[in-house]
Amino acid sequence: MDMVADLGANRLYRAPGESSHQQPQRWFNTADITVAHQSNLLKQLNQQRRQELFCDCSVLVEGQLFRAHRNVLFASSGYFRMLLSQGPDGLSESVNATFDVFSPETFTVILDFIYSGQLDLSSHNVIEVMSAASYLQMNNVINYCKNFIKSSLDISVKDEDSDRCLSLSETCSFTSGAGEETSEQQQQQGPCSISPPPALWTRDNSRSQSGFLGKDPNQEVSASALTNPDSPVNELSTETEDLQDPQDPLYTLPGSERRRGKGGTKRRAPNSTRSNQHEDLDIQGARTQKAEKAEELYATLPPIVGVIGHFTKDSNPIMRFKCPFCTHTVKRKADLKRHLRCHTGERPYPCQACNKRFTRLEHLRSHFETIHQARKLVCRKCKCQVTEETGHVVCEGTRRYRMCTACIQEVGCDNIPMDSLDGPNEEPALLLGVDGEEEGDAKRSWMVTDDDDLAEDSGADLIIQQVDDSDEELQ
DNA sequence: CTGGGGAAGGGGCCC
DNA sequence: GGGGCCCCTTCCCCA
Repeated sequence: MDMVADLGANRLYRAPGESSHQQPQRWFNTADITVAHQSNLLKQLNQQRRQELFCDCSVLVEGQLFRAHRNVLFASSGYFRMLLSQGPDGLSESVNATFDVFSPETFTVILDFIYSGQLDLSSHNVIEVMSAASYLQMNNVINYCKNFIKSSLDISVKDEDSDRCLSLSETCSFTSGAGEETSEQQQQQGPCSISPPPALWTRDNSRSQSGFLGKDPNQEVSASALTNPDSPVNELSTETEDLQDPQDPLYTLPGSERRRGKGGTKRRAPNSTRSNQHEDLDIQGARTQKAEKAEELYATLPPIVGVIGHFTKDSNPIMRFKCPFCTHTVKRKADLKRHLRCHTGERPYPCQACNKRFTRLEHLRSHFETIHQARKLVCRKCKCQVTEETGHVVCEGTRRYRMCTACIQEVGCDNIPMDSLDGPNEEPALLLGVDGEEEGDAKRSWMVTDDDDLAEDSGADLIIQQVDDSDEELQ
């Protein structure tokens, strides 16, 4: 045999009929052969699907019937893999699947991708395609969607002024190898490493908006959620952090890359230079655009996908709501809305004292009481319990904490830089310049007060203000 | 290097 | 649906 099908290696083989001692007349590059063969095979399968030849699987999406090949679906989707391998019908009979959790238009995009490697994404459908891909456990599609979003954000921020960007409103299509990649490929690919090369993007403004928009968020579903722990989707729970800019104070990195604590908050030098001001403007501009993009994401977010988590003893299904960005499900829509903030980076609750932002009001309140109001009745130095009478409040910048009388005497008031004590009647937020706490810090790094109830006497009340980022940053 | 503590973030669930 | 509480985990700082 002169030719060996070694599809994985890029090798040269003689054409059939040529002996080894003959001068080769033609050489074949197997990489080219492989690509051509795969392309041809895919075209054939796609033709068969369109002609409904050998289709042994019916997929009903909101009443619209799609015919496909079971083996192709099996190879492309973790969901179908599980469905087809666990189905009661076995492998000999045709299989039906019904979906109401995404639209026929969305499934068309998915199915076209499966059979052609072309993923038609637009700003209108990317979220719902990603949601559907998450449901169908198609890791590669999820990655493409995330990169589409990421690229759109990056391009828009960088190039908006020069109008060279590919607008989000335009439709793009990714070209990819068909089918699901291996896990190894996916790891190599990673959400950051497969930014779609712009050259591969083709504009197609003809595609209409599709999908979830306008659908009933409380719609029932007929397909149960698959909670396969081995599902590749489960590996993606934190990957949407790609949507966030690590340099952006508005955004935090979910999971392990979160910035927390004192060391995590970037502090500006007291003397802000002109270049710093320029940087501030740049950061604010980027922050504004990020916030706008988050708003855009919210605007295009599909109604929450309901899935059936499990059944009660009475065999009543318990509906859960699935996050379109990860595999997390919650019982209540409100909880999902709260959860979504960890993906969008939205932090609507700024601390008036230190400008730090929080995703939840209770976190802001807790932060404010702990950091700025010295509500903890514990001596910071010796950790002993103090009362409001014995616990003197020490102010360090906008930070306030309590020390017991003994520790105050031990340290000595002389060693604590005393301020003019006109501060207690000012609330921390008022001590600050617009740029943050450092101005206040420089002026009054330490203060000791005998206020027993700082909240009342100092006026350090928590002012809850929900800030519209875009408006705030433009000021 | 390690363990403890503080602060922050997130989920579940009750009101 | 929002607010709030409780609990747990994670991260960072510091001794």
